[in-house]
Amino acid sequence: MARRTDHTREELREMALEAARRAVRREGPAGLTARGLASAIGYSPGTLYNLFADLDDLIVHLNAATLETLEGRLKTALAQTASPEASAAAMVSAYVAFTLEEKALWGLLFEHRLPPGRELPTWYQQRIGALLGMLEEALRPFHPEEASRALAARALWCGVHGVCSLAAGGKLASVTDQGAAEVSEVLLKVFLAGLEKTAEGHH
Amino acid sequence: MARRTDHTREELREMALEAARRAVRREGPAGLTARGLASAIGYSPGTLYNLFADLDDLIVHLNAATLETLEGRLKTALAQTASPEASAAAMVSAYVAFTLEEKALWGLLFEHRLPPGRELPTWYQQRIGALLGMLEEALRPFHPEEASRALAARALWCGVHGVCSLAAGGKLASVTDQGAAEVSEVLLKVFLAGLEKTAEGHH
DNA sequence: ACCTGAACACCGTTCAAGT
DNA sequence: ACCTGAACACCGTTCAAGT
Repeated sequence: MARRTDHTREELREMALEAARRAVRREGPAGLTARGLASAIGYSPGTLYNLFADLDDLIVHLNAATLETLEGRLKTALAQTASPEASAAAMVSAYVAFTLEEKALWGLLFEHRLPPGRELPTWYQQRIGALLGMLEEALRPFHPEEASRALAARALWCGVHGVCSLAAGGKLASVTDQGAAEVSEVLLKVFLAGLEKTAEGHH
Repeated sequence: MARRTDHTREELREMALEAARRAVRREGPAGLTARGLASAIGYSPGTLYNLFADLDDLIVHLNAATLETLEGRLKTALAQTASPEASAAAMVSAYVAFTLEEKALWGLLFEHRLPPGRELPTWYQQRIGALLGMLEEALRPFHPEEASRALAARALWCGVHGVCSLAAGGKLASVTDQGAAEVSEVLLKVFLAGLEKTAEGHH
């Protein structure tokens, strides 16, 4: 039975994304199925393919929303930080906290692999670039030299990503008995100390 | 037609694992299917379940072999290193090289999530522990203090893991135009500098 | 003892047919 | 214009029946 008046196309897309979010939170990525989503929003499987190209397309849009939430958390964390020196620590700790809170959604965001030959949309990469820009800025007090700061920020972000990746996958416990917050704090502290030492060398 | 004389049970298991390796290398984790594997070794799907409990069990055994290869590479890299100071760099670079060479198998090893409630075998964790022990030893020149060296080694390994995870998933390019070798080198160098600075502080 | 292959309960995706 | 639901081509896994 056609119900085209019940919901606008945009409402339907939101409903599908919310159902997907719930499924991933509850059962992990494997719980996200076209048939399950369709039944969760009260439509037939075919309707999903009217809203999204396919499941991968739906996942990309779900990931966009997750990325937006993550951006918001990081901005809030930065805004509540008084000293510039504490900015990097605040960002890292907000990032790790978000990962632990939303293990499955975070995993979908950063570990979902598109089928070969399919590219991530450009806005996706731009948003990640914006996040990295924030971290780069936060590293300014520790690494004044413009030229190499970008690479340093990116290396640090990759490192924190590794801690989060292991934590989200439940594998951090095979590495250490410390939690993600502690490990990332050590990584950050030692890295920042290293940046300062390098900076001294340039004086 | 039963062919119980053609191959021993152990041979069959090896054949299945080799077919799985080939499938993962060529098509990624999604290419690893019970039906495909069975046909690749010339047996029916049911036979696979005589050799392994299920696909997850097969994957765990495939990962064990991958881990063994990785261990070998790291030991070789260490053996060819003259100075203790260069050991950590040699290990990191061998680790990254292996990841880039075997992106898909590496991804299966470190990013395959077992269904909830299922644990990794203990020998799995012991082997990872051994690798971490090697890295910990390599950090000795940079971080003489026994107590916190273990955590430092683990934090560094998580960091390098992050670079590898992004590189293996094809996502490092959205972060930086540098390759995994360059990023991990920066991460290592800054981290080691940070360790030395911390050590000086303790004198 | 080992192996088969049909069977069961699922998938993602498409598309003619309906409203 | 939108939605359905059957259909197609796949899955993982089990298990009675064969050798």
